[in-house]
Amino acid sequence: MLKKYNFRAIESKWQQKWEESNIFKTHEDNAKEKYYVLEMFPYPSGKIHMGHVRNYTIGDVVSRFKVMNGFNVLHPMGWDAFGLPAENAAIKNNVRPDIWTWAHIEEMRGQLKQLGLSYDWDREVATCHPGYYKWMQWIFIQLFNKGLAYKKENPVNWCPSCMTVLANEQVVDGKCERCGTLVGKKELSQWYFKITDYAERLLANLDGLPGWPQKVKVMQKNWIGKSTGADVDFEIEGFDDKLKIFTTRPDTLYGVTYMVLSPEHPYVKKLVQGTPFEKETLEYIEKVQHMSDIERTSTVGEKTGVFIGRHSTNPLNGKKVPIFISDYVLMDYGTGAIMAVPAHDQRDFEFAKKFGCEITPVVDPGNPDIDVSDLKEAFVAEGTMINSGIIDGMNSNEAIARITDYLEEKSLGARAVNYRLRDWLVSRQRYWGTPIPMVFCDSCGWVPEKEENLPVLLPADVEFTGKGESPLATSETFAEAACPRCGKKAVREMDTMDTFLDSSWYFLRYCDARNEGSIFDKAKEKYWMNVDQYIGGVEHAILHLLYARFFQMALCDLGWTSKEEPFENLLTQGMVIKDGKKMSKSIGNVVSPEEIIDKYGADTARLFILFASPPDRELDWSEAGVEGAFRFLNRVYRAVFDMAEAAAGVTEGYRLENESDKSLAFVMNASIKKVTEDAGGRFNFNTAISSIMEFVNELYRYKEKGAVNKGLVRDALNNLVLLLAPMTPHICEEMWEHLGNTEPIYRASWPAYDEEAMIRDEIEIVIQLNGKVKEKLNVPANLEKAEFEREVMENDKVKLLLEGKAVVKTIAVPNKLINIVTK
RNA sequence: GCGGCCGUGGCGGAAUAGGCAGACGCGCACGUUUGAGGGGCGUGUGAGCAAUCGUACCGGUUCAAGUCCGGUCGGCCGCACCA
Repeated sequence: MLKKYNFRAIESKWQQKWEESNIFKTHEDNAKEKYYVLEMFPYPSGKIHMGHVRNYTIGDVVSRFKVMNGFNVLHPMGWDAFGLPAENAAIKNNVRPDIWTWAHIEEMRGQLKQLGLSYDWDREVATCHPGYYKWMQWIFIQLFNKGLAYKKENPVNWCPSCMTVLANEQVVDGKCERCGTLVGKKELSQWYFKITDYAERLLANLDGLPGWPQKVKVMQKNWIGKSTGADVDFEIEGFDDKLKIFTTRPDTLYGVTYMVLSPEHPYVKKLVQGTPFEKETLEYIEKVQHMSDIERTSTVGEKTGVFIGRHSTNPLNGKKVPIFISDYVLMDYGTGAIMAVPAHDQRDFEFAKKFGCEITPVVDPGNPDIDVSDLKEAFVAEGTMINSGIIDGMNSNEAIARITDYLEEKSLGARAVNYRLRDWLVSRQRYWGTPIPMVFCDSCGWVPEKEENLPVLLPADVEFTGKGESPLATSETFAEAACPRCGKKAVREMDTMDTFLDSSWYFLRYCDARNEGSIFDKAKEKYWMNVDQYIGGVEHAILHLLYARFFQMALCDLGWTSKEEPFENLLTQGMVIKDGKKMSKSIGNVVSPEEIIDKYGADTARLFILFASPPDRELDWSEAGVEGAFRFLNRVYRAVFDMAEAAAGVTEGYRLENESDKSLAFVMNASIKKVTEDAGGRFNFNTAISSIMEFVNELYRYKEKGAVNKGLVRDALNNLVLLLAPMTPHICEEMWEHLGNTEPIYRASWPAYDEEAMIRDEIEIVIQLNGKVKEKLNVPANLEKAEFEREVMENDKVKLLLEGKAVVKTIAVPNKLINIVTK
């Protein structure tokens, strides 16, 4: 060990040693308790950014900490390698997507290794590798066979720039999530997964995930969007079929003054055919169809629609009400039709005001400030039923059940539940993704490819024009197939899978990443799963985590996974920002990890990231803070270098000889305790580090006093290095070696703390007078409450404080404070 | 609009179960070491001359409130015509 901290030499030395000894390799070991720590795998863009550094540093500390605590840790890494950028590069620069991607993976793997991350690289997966996507295709087929994958003609979200279909989730503010282009609609035949079949379980299981942030659970809950209510059948005058609507407010049924169908509702065209209303209705439908979602939603508050010349009958009171169509009623939610109660629904209220519909109040707010006969806005809260026949006078919440019972009795309706969650559109008109392993046969329809023929490989003979159809269609050979069922000539599916599918099960594949005969060995899955700690950005709170939960659940139903939910604990790390803003090229405030590592080393970068902020909060990048972290590592290094000699060769134990010894032993043990709790439990590495800093400060004080209890110094130095090891592994390996240890610190045991050393003879306590701090006092530690109180009350300082005052009562908290209430 | 999170020194942040507000670090100031610079080591650092006052603001509960309750203001995030 050199006198000066040479991070470059140290970091490359130890990275090389780790690599040579393959120290991070893991295998199943039933004798040990397992721990699976997983960080969200990156898209191989080619360069890591600070978000990656933070994510993977946190995961690495957890992993190393668990290893030192005796766990058999699985800590893998891989690549979410399919996706658009590779294909765009192919179009723009004429590079093959596979070559582009593999080169980027190579580059990024090197950068991750420079950070000293403890991954078992033998388990590395890349979703674009045939050995991986073979099993992706296998899963697709399992889901298809179970009836969870189906093809449907539908108007879909279409990004004219990416030339592909997008899932609802990938349309943000009516724009393409990736390129920001306005998304339009297109009629296409697409593959869907029936995630709606799992809506209830995906929702119900959230309660069983105490290790997830409340925020994420709420976001998922809202996304699934469960609504309970009733379906009600309305008759349409002069039309045979009944009109079914869904409502969450059956109590307001007497207040219905008109009906609204979605413009896409299948009844609409039949209802206006040959009537004077046909022309205007069709024109409206036409107009709505050509609107993108952004245009449709930007008109919030200003309702549009047309009366279609028909009337419907209220099943409860026989009242005839007009039927409209309007784009505020969505075809893909509920039944695509609603009963309108303008008095008690704000959207209906706005529509009624604009179109001059009747507004009949049926719920009395019981508030003199609200005039129900002249509402200024819809009254949506609970109240007392009025104008409502059999439920008059009843509380509106109670009336919901009463009316629903009545509807069911009379066969006019039934209880119903609806979810906002839609089925998942999984096909993409793209090349760089997993080919959908389906074959279309004129006689047999859609048939899955035979398992022994998997993987269906991506063809190499394709053209990237960036226009129109899927590039797979330009391959001469790809489309040709024999029907897996009847053997006749058939055609392959040309679309590929949404890349969200690839990332919905990678955590399972890590359990047995090189298995060629099966998706994974069930015993291995059983040993490693669940993921004990999942760490990643909150931007994946909804989509990725919901899809992954769905996959896990479906595979569980198929008998493949041992548990329904994959992630036991979830940590959503905060963003790395600079000067209060998100790092971005356009603002020009991006800090590159490469530069920081080059200037200060990986250990400093890791330490600063861990120290600057707790992991789930935003982290404001500060160059001065990085320098502080670097300075601290130098200080530690110096302390170890300067004091190691004094402690060298000492094997026997030691006794605490004086106050300096006691003080150092106290701080050392308190620090071990603090770091153990903070790093192991709540992942607050910032406070763990601050306590190590206090430990180091105490060590310098000890040195300054010239104290040399060799055994104590030896323990202090070793413990200091052990405590820091998960966070700054390179420098710690170096110091550990210098202290005469022969085994790598990676495999060393986490230090235990000695409660005895933390017992103090005297403790400083606080004297409060009426809750205000007045005096501090040293008293013997660990007194019984009565004794403690007597000790304090008999003290001269306290007596002086209380002179001339009448004590009403005293509250004594031993070892902490005493509060004296006086008059 | 609905839902969630959060407001603490000049700055990042601490206070984990209601019990000394401001740990630790940054910055700043001073001392010391050094030929100088840098670096190291050390001391001080919420406001106020003080009594005291201080955790966005107003009120409440309590012996005791940054922490619990009600309200106001401000910020961030998610969803958003979901019947």
